[in-house]
Amino acid sequence: MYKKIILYGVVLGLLIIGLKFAEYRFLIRSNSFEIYGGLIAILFTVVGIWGGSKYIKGKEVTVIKEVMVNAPAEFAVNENNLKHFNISKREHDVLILMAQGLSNQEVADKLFVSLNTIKTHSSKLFEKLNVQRRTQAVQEAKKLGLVP
Amino acid sequence: MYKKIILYGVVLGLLIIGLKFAEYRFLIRSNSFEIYGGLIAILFTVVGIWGGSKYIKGKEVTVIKEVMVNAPAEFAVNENNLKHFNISKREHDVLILMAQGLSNQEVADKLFVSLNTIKTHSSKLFEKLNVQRRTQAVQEAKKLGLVP
DNA sequence: TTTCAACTCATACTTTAGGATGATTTTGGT
DNA sequence: ACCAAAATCATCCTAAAGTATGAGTTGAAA
Repeated sequence: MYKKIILYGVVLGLLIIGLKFAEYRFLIRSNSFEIYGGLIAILFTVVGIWGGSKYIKGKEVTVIKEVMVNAPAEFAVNENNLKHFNISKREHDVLILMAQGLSNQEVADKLFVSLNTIKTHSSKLFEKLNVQRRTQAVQEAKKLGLVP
Repeated sequence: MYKKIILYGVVLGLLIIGLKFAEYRFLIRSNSFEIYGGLIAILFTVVGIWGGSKYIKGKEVTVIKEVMVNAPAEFAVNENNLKHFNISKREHDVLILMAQGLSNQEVADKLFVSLNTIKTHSSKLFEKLNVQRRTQAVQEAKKLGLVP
């Protein structure tokens, strides 16, 4: 870590020396500020991107590790899993009805909202449960104890 | 996207105006190059980090998450119900894959037949099980012990 | 008060599912 | 060998489902 800081400083110093040297040799003095300013801006934008990119963490890849438990005789929603998968109350409502085999339209009617709303909810559910289809969502939901 | 680019440009423009303004008001001209150079360097390092972080993805970070799932009970096909509902062997194959959340196309691929064939099978299944949708069919099939 | 997530709904579009119908080919049993 | 059921596939069409995007509302937390 210290090495990097020192290296950084040294590089900057050399750079300034280089610029100063160039100033007296190659460039028209009257325009130097604009030119140097621009160069420095570009240079340090790149430096920033380069330096910053090392400390930026990428997308988190969540690996779900399943732990088998015995399903209880009577059903109780697994609140933990609801939280784990960040499923909202309304999404859960939709999930329950979906698991009963209802179509989106039927779910919409039961919940007194529009078909579009249900589509939105179910799309988000599929994302959160990491599935593509409602049949898979229902499967997953049952396994996770989110629905009876 | 365009908004961001425009915003970026506007901010840079204002910045340059600000620096020029400051140049004639507050700072000693003789030292201006070093001061401005340093300021610009710092500023654009930050800009680089900030701007770059939005478009540069870091190494993926793997997060392991444990979730509790219901252990599947051991399963045996209820042959009686298969006969009762007059479900053929092939239809049963389709039903099983359907219950695993596969799409018709995926079922077709697994069974090495065409999509149309699967559609025919599933249509007949829905008739025989007296349901309208595949989600209902899966529900019913599980209840009847036709699939795990 | 600002901010933010959840909820709602819309439009426009693509993809699957499902229904109706008819045709050909296997295949198991008499 | 023959028949009936099962299995295969096609075409045409409609209905649901699903994706993507934007946007207005609201309630609760900072």
